[in-house]
Amino acid sequence: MTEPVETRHFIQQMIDADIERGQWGQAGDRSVVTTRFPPEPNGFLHIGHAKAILLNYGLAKEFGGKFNLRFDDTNPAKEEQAFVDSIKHDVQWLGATWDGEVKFASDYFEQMYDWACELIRKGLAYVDEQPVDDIRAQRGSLKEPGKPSPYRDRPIEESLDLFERMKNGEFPNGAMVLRAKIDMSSSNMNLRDPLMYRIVNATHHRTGDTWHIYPMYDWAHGLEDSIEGVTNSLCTLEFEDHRPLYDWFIDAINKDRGPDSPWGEKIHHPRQTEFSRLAISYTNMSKRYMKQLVDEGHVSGWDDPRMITIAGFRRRGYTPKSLQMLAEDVGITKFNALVDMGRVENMIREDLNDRAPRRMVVLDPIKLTITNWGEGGDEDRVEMMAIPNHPQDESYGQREIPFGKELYIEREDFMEEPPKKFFRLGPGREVRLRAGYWVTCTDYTKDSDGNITEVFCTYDPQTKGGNNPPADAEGKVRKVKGTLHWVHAPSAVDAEVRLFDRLYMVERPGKKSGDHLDDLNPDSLQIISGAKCEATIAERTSDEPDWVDGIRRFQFERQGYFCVDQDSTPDKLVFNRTASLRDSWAKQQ
RNA sequence: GGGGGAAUGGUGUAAUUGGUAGCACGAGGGAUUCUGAUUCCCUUAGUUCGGGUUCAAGUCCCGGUUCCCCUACCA
Repeated sequence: MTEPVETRHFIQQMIDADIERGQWGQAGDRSVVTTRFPPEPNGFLHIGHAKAILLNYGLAKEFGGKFNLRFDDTNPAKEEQAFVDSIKHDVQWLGATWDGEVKFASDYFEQMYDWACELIRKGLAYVDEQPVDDIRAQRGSLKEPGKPSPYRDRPIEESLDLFERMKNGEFPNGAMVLRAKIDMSSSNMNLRDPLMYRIVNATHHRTGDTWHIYPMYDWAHGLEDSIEGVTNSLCTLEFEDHRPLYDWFIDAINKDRGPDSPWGEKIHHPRQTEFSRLAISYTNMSKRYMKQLVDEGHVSGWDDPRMITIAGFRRRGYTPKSLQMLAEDVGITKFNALVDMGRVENMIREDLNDRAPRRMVVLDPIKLTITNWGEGGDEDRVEMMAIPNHPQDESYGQREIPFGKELYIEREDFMEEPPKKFFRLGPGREVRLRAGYWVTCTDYTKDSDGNITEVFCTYDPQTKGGNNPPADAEGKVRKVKGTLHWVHAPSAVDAEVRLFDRLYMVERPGKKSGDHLDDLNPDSLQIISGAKCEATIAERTSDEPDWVDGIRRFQFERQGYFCVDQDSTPDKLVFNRTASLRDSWAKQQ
């Protein structure tokens, strides 16, 4: 067999080449690599952001460089401190640690203002006093060139004066803007004299009322990167058209700069590279869609376990590791891929299968009574049964659970008239109760609606612990096809269990229907109030791992992976189903 | 009637930069199993199309097709 070779994606290869060539300094020095995650603090992070965070953090870590968390807080009208806090929390939870202090674009407003003045002085920017609509009309269209503003060639001193007064708050919103003087006939719309500053008379969450002008994204972003010494400014595909502008602004500042220049030395010029954003079937990454789901009450909030926000995944029980695995799995390319939601589910199954301690919980209980238990004596007898906490990992140890006359089993594990391939309980059939005894169904009762109310069985005392009975006279050992989970009724603890399904019924919500709300899955949430748990689950036990986020997670045997919800209290346990187990029986049906 | 990107099994990705198209997931089959889980084994199926260069093309050249993005005082 061939050795597994480490393959490097196109961004890694590009950085390798840059390092080798000495693009950022001394050739071979890997530690210069600096990346950043630049969220706008105007909402919650989603799984798509996780890909970007992990890419940037991963690169910095791999090369021994730096990773910055920088808030792009250039629009006071939309941004809030609360989002800053939630974003920091999410980034940390994902396992990405940023270098030094958290950074803010607003820390650089003064520097950006100075550079803007420099561009005006160099004749590369001007104040435009036209109303929005006029500017828009003059921009032209995709196929027609734009027309220059009448203010385009106004004297430098005039622009300088107006710009300063814009800054000082002398004008109302929309009165005028600062524009770069580039090319009104460019086939790239971004180059048709883009706006650099607009007037926004609003209170900023960090700078308060200091500023009355705020920089636009294209002007600000590259400068922020430059100031921080970012080498690789990574962003998504839709910014490819912006790269010429990103470069133009830095080049404009560097124009006529150099040793002995009155403007000063040249500033650092980062490299912008674009990769495709993450898209997942049966979801939508649109912030607008997500906000609508929350605002209109289709979900309980931004952290609803059905949401694809990082907070939603966390509450659902996903681990940081599972999201890291996903990011690794989908890779980095420029191809607009659609990742199957099934892959996301497989990642958390893979992680939790390795790590989650097992428990027995009956979600939809029916009573099972063992009629020959305590025959001729003690019907209340309880036997303690040892059961492994993890079948593949002995280090998890084992626990003892009670077994007695009255138990609960899963409603779907009994059928009155079972088909041949049904390996579970039915009249006259024998099954193993996991780590308990083998039982044979002798009778059952129904209510007037035909629902099974109770199942009666006899047990075989020779199968204690769930072990096979001894061989008969001919040396043959009796066999059972099915093993059921169960809970001892008298000691069972009640719990609420929330089962989640996909939020949307179609691969691309809103694509065909036109409205994503029409594609919502009406059965995406099912709340079970009377689940029966083995008593060991009520409080944390020593076999439970130390999850980095402190959230308790389990596999409920034969059911799936579950975590303790934040709504859970000692008096009322609440579990969320993170993912079901794969179920080849259900698939057969 | 403009500009910028991208196309490899069902899905997501590799291919030492011109030299055996590989990996993972899924799907199908089998083995093991005190979870119809896990684990293990086998099978399945691919270079967007048409030309060209070459001993040799996923890779280079020419032409076509399809998909995504771009006309916010948002980022």
